[in-house]
Amino acid sequence: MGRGKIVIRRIDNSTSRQVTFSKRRSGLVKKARELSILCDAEVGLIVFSSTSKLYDYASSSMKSVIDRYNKVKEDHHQLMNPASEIKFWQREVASLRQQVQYMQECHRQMMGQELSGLDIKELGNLENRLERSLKGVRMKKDQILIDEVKELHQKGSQANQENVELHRKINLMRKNNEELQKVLEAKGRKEGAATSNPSCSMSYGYDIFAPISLKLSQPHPHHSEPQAKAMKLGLSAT
Amino acid sequence: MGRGKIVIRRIDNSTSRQVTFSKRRSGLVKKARELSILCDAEVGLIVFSSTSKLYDYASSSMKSVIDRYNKVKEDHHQLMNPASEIKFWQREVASLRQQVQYMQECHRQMMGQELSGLDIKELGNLENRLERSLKGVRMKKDQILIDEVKELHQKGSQANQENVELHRKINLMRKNNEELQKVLEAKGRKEGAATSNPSCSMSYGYDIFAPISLKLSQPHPHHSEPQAKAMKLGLSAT
DNA sequence: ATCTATTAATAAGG
DNA sequence: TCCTTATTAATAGAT
Repeated sequence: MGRGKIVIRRIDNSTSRQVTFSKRRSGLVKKARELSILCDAEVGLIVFSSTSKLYDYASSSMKSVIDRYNKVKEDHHQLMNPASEIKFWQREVASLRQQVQYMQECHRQMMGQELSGLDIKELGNLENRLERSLKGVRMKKDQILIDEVKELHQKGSQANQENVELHRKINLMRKNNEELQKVLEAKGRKEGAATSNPSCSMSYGYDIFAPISLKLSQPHPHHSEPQAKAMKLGLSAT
Repeated sequence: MGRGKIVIRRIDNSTSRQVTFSKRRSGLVKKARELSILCDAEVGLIVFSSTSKLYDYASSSMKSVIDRYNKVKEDHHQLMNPASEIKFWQREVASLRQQVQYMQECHRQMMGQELSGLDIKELGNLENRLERSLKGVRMKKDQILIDEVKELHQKGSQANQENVELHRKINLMRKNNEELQKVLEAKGRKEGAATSNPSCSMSYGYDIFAPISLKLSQPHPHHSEPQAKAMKLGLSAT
């Protein structure tokens, strides 16, 4: 329908393409409108140009057309239509908001704020709940401290045991050393005092006869403050 | 473009209308397709027949076209498209659910449950908060009781005052009565003892000389229990 | 934009 | 729905 026949394929010339787009787009919209009027149909047309510009036509309104379209599609696929899905999530939100509000009120009351609107009975209940909570919290706290003390005791006794073991070993070594020295001295006396013989015991670099201080490894390197507290408390483990 | 020119208005003849619908619809779809191919455009076409049958064409996919359409409209008019509106409400729900979960955890901790996962420092904080709460609750409770006692004292003294007033009136009436009786007796002695004269004082129906018991009106007819408690507490109102 | 030769769409009818 | 065809409408290409 023009000066020449054309094949339906992308128009390479950008200007021609734009011109054709403009003409055919308006023709399409015109035909869409005619269809809707002539045949009592609801028509929606959406066109994006290659430059992403939007053109649309709807015999009623695009929202109506799209909603109707989605409704039909949804009926086919047992899917919720967006409107009712939105409603669903809105109800969910309303319900959660109510819950949050209630919880906030409850929380504030537990925090001892906004106590107006409560009668003595309710305040008594709250007091009891808080007392029970406090009791629970203190029990838990004590339990943690007790456990920690227990652990410390365990580590302490373990370290002590190690210490005893080490002492024993050191004593053995000392005796061994003494005997070796005696042997050496005897040998030296036999071979004469030509070569100097520094005592092997000196090579240790520290006094093995000094009392060994008990050093417990820290049970938890992190958050040392509670540890400190635990050390000060005279709680007996078990 | 047919055997005759037509005016664009609803075709009354149902059969003609359906025939025209069919022809023009396919023509419209053809032109829509041509436009999309020739001009590299994204085209979506939705048509509902007068009998509500859906016909559609989309150069890509209808979802893509509608989403793109909604995106543009939303950007232009700050209006949400159904899909993103659903997403919005879903995000809202997710956020609220998270809040609820956090609050539930917090609440359970305040209730002294699920205390595992808290270290001593945190437990100490919780303990302090609960103590403060408890203090607040108790203060509020005491305040209510104090206020109630105050009110009761007020009502009591008011009743007492009324009582005194009533006593005074009764005394006055008694004196009045006695005087009347005296007058009557004098009159009787003068006129002779022919007619019987029952004492007017008897018509009262109760002994006006008996001590009057103090009866305070109940300050609050509802929830009498706190009242009972309040009465037992020896709190002085200011 | 406007023109217009030409093709495409389609109304009416079967 | 399809075919036919007269006729109108759309539009390609040029201006």
